[in-house]
Amino acid sequence: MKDREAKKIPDREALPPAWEEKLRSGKVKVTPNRRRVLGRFLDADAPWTLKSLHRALNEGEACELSSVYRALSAFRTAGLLEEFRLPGKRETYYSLLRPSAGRRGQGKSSGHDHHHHHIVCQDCGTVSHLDVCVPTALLGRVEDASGFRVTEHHLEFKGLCGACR
Amino acid sequence: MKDREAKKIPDREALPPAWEEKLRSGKVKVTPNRRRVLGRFLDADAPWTLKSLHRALNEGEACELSSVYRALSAFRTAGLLEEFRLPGKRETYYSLLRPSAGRRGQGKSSGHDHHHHHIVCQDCGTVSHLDVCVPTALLGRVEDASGFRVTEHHLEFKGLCGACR
DNA sequence: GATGCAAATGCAAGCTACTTGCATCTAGGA
DNA sequence: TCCTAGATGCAAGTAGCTTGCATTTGCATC
Ligand SMILES: [Mn+2]
Ligand SMILES: [Mn+2]
Ligand SMILES: [Zn+2]
Ligand SMILES: [Zn+2]
Repeated sequence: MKDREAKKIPDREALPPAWEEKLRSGKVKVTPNRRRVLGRFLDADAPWTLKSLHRALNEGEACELSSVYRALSAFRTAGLLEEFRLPGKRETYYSLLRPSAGRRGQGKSSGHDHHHHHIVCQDCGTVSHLDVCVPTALLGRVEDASGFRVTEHHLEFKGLCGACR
Repeated sequence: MKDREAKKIPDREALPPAWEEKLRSGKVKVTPNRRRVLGRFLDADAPWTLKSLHRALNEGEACELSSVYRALSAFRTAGLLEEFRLPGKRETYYSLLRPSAGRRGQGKSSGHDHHHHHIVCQDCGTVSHLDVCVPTALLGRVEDASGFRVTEHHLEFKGLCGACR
């Protein structure tokens, strides 16, 4: 998809067709609000909170907090987002679940796909994405030790970023 | 101090000397409320939330929610507890940081020490403790990839327990 | 054993981060 | 174009802490 008219500006009024498709197949109607919400996740490859997203959106067009909230819930149900929480932080974070690294990045993919984890600076709060994941061997040990069938895991690191050391 | 009058009942009015010591050296005054709070962590080796702890305590003597809250904060500052949060749950969880496995368990140690992780049943909510931890090699990869110095991590698993499968 | 004060407690009020109800509007299939 | 399930704005409600303040208490000191 080396489409004509290369996108110079991340246009909030149009989403990559693959994502529109994902929304529709998840029974989620595509509206201007939702294009803006998803657009944010597509340009800024960072975790968002309800409030940070709302603030970011309202620097442009107005959009109600509760609508952002409902968009996030709908996207999560449709499997586009995952949520996580961090110790010491009150808010819920959301990050985009990218469709498992097609061999050719479309647009400004910043290098991680689908499931991944984060590290947060304990000083400045900067969040960085990590492509590392829990080794399969560890998952096996967890299942053996607990008798549970593991379906999901969440791993967060805390530390000092390059600037704050 | 192999004191006379061996403890037959886990008496909420007395704490193991090692723990009283930890409290005092952390500048935390030892009071009846705090003995009860810490006592709960000592008998039930499970994560507690502010509210679940408050409920459990008020089946015995009354104790204010805000006092439990402040006890938890003090204990955390003193390094006796760690807190964590789970995706999809609103409350903060606290679990005891046991002093790294002395060669002889005192009392009813249920088998894990200091830092560890948990798995939660997505059906019934049962929480199980895990002695597994993130491999050192993974920590190294995280530091290399992110440029952060890692100081802390949190790992939670979700799944189906033996009963719920 | 009495004293003094920093720290803990109870109680109430306040706050943040959602979460929901409802009347109105609209995306998108027929 | 029409119809209706679902989306939106607005406002009110709730959970889970969090803090202020007057009073009490642990405990170091005398
Ligand atoms: Mn990410
Ligand atoms: Mn535990
Ligand atoms: Zn930093
Ligand atoms: Zn279960």
